[in-house]
Amino acid sequence: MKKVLMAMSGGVDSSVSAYILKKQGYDVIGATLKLFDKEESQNDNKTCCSLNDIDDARCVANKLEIPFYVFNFKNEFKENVMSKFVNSYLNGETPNPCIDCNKFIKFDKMLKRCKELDCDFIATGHYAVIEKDNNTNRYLLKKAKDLNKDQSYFLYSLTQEQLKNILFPIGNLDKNQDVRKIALENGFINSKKPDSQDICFINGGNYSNFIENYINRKIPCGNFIDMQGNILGKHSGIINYTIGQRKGLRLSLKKPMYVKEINAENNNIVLCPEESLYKKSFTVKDINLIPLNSINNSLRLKVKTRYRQKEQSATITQIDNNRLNIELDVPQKAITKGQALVMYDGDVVVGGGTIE
RNA sequence: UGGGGUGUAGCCAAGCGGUAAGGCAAUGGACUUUGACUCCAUCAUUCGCUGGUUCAAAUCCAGCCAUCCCAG
Repeated sequence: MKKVLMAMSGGVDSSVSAYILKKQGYDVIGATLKLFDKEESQNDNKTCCSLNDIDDARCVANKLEIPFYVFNFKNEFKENVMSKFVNSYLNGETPNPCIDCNKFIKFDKMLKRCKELDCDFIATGHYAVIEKDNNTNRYLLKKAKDLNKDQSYFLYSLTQEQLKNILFPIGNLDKNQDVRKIALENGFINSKKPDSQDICFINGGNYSNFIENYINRKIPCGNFIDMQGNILGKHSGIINYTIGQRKGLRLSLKKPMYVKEINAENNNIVLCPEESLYKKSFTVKDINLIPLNSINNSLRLKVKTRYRQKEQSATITQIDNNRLNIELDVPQKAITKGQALVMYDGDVVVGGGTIE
């Protein structure tokens, strides 16, 4: 019997995943990753590491009669996810910590733990599909069947080595039609728990407090300027803004203004009207390609520059081992440093990288 | 203390006798593993103040106040 280490956050998705694996005849071990301390977070149901969540996961594991562990990955999480998150903001970028968490924690540290426990696979409750391509003998990462919940965007960094050992049990299920239903039918404690959103380690969604506490100093205010360099007003610190942001600038001008550039060196934020926000070409770094090793000439693919963005046609060329050039057919708004670019060929995730 | 202009929501601003446009900002909500974008909703019983004319005034008249420009 194949052994699976199932990552259980305490939410519905991973609980149902565990149930499905068990039903499919796997020998399932449940585990919650302890990534940071959040014992006190009451009334916050959007987390994954509070005691409540661990209890929920344990409760479901008991019900399924599978062993349950809590793995302590606090140090690894801090080093690979939190500190990168903070540094990225301090550099005027907008990070996507979920991608780092997948890359460095769930599918790296936990995968190692899985080997140590003699498991054949690790599984998570992500909405995405892994398939083996028998022609090329490579594993493919594909979009979830429930396109509305598709999380393939966050998984573009997975390598062949990782994909080989991963199961996504609910990748072909619909969240509301199937997953919630299974949870209800089985009386899982979390069957009605809301979908998680926001960044898990930030309480109440307050980024700036988190960052200021983390580095233990205040982020200085600075100037909003226009594209000509005229001062338009004061901003409350560069970490409070992202490219393309309109709301919360507290500036009343003739037209709505958007954040065009965040300059960490001189602490200025450049604002512009909507029409100046578009960009046609840019580069990405730290790339990963899944169905191929490298791009020889150029590829015509669909890309997303933010989660939930509509896919856009683009021409991709490889610059070197680590970088790609992206040429969009139609200029797009708010291409943001630090965010992930993910490329698709139909349902197949071709790969991605970090926008620079 | 002579002349002229201006005073409408947090900001800008239309209205010039018939019962307060619009934009920006803000707020609430939807969406969301990005405090983004987007969408939807809300946002002056009142027009610097006080009187007057009128069936009716932000709109006309008078006085006052505030502010800006020019001239002393």
